[in-house]
Amino acid sequence: MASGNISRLTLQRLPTYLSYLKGLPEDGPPNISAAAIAAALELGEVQVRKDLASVSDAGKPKIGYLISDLIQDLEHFLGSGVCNRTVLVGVGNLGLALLSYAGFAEYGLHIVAAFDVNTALVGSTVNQKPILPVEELPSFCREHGIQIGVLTVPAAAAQSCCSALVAGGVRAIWNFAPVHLQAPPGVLVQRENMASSLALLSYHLKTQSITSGKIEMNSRQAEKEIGGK
Amino acid sequence: MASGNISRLTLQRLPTYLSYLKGLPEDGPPNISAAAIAAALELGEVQVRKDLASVSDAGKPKIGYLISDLIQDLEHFLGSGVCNRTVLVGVGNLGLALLSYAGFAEYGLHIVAAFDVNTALVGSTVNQKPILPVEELPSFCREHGIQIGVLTVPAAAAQSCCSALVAGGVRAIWNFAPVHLQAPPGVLVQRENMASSLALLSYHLKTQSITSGKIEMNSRQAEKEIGGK
DNA sequence: TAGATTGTTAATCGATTAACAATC
DNA sequence: TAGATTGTTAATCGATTAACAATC
Repeated sequence: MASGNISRLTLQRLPTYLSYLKGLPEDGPPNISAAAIAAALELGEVQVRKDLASVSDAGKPKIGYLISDLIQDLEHFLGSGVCNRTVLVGVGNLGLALLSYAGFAEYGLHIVAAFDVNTALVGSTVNQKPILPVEELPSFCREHGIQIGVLTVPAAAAQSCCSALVAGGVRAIWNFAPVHLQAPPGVLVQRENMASSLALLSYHLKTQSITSGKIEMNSRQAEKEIGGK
Repeated sequence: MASGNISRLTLQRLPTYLSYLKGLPEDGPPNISAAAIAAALELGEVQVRKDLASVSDAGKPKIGYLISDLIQDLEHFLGSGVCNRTVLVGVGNLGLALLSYAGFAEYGLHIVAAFDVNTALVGSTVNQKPILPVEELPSFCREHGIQIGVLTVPAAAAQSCCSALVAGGVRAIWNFAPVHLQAPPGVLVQRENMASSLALLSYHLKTQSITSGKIEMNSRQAEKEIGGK
């Protein structure tokens, strides 16, 4: 369990390992090899070993990984049981969807309140979470020690809401609005960039339809098509 | 406008440039420099020039980029005006939110129908889009030449829905379910991995609180903290 | 022309993969 | 012990950045 320096991309893969392992049948074998994990997740097997070695020592030569230990180590590293107090800003369709989603608690995200400019919404609750006026955002964050802010507001409102969160002492922001946000050093803004994802899908369709018009693409080309896997 | 080989990461940044440029004031100067764009989006300015050069020749030494030309070139490359016929599978909270979101059309994503297993939902419409039984998914895709499938189903249902889309000839899948999906070569599965994003946020909070317990992190450290920007 | 700004070629950096050593 | 599988060190690959050449 070295855990010294972990790369950003490794960190992003860890939850995938964890959820894959948790989905394994209860009555299956207690061990699993890096090769098996790699095949299931379509990753390189050396990469799997390296990723896992950075947070766990559950791997034993000839045996593989003891699944239960590996799950425990991944959960420990990813902060299972940690409670990150969270607010959500912007109770539109997407905000409502995220407010209603129960699965975030597993990852330590506990939404304690939502905020909106719409006075018609203020005062009601969604999924037992109160909707408060956005003016109270900084003071609420300060008073409740809020650690994460989720932004599901329109692009035009995002920067000011981000600043309000920062003013309230929030140091981690999950931004679903389609804009780049400025925040001081020490505050992490993680952007969920839907447009980027769509660009990849759309480019894939465009380039593949051109290619397949001439000759069907083989699997080698398909993999290498855009920067490789 | 070289457009020969474009890297995956460049492709992902292009929509950000486009939306930033479109948000610029109408009555502002007609030109902008790479340095100005880089500062606004917190990117390297060489990176901005390289990215833009791969899809546009709107840059002129001493002048910068003619904004209107640059927008046109970006739109053209990203396939503005293209209509990718899309279905959405899984009309839960998230599915509803995405169905109701009008902004996707700008990126060529046109949802023509939604599918669900819940017979109570089947027959109704959301945002003028009919909800159909999931059994009809492959035939509907085949008959309507569906190009993109959006998966907002629970993890347990995702692989079979993915296979149904593939059976219907869909070659681009946007997966919001928290599982890795298997698809044949030539079919792109783009996963929107919320758990990965949460892992980054949560790790940031964990490591920063440890550090700041001893000594406040400076901005240099903050940037380098996890694999650099 | 001189200066500012773009585009490109070479160097660096980070992540992945291949080769190998360690070990149960 | 021999063999399978892990972990690590070195090589490769891709993306970013620095240095420079081109040009309006």
